[in-house]
Amino acid sequence: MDRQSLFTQFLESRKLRNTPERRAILREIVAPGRRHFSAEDLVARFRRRGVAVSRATVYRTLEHLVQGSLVRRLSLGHKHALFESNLDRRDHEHLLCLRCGEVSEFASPALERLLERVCRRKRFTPQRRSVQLLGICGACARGKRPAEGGRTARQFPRSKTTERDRSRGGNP
Amino acid sequence: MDRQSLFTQFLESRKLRNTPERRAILREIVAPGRRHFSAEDLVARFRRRGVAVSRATVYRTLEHLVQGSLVRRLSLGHKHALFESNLDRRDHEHLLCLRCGEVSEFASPALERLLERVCRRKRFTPQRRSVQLLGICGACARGKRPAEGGRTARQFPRSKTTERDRSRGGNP
DNA sequence: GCCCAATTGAGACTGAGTCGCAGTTCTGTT
DNA sequence: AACAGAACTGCGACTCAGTCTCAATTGGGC
Repeated sequence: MDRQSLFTQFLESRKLRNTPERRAILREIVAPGRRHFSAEDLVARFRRRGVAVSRATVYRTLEHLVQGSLVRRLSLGHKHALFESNLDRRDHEHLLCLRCGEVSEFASPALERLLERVCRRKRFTPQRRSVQLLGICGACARGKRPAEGGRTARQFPRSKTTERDRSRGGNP
Repeated sequence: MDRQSLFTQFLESRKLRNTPERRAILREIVAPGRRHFSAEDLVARFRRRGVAVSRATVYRTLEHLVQGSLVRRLSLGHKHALFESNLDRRDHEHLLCLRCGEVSEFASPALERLLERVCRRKRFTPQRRSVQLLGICGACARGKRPAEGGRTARQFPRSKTTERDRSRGGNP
């Protein structure tokens, strides 16, 4: 099924109306070359092009799409949320470069199985998962990239606190 | 090494001063029975007890501690950040119940190895990782828990969008 | 004890995200 | 086609975590 009809079906199934604003938002979301975007990105893009879709509507529609899992909400780092289309996508996780801000992806069936096993053992019913690695991407490590103010934190110099110092976990 | 001296050493190594405010914050952080807390939790707690530590100082100190990996910053769901002490802790990941908000933990060496392999393959140098599962905990599933307004999103009724509907990934 | 860089608190500010509401547009009646 | 009611939109006010500025204070090396 193509995106259009998936979208239409989704709206119908929820008794949501197929308005021009919502269509404009869908169009933006599936536009090529914008894998990960923030709500404000969309707002700004509409504003810039004089398209009449208000902030409130952007947020409300994204929320709908997330609930219907047509869109995923990512929380990489600790600034605003990012979104990505989940239409015609398979499960995947994210790598975020702390230097250049690039987000790349990987998929791992082994990881899925492993996490499923954990859930079963803990009697936990998973609905969504969020797996991301934060670090330095290959290009940056080789000095091939101009460090353009990553999306999230600057890099953290490590304390010399002995034992706990090997490149350790630590959430974003 | 005990927490106190770890803390002291950390401050010295960064040329940070050992002030009463910072000591008070450390004391709160390692106090028993507060595994996961927000910055505002701390602020409120100090305020309530008439302890003179300002918002700004709480935020600034937490940032230092995170940088020194004495504290981990978690971003579960899409509200404010949570923190947890990383003193005397081993690597672990989080399960967040969307109904009652409870956060539980699990550790998995297999997961670590798997993610290391991914990084090697992608030439990515990991610094931190963030792995969490969002769903319904055992107690809630069995109706043993009063659903006290979870920390993050409400539950999402799924659309009937066929194929994409099995309890799928989708980040928070 | 002196000195000054590091630190603090108060409060203004920022920016993402939410909400209430009045006006608009659909959709399904009759 | 007129009506009613529900869904929707935009505006702007609001919230709330987190940041910043700046003047006053203080830890700690001398």
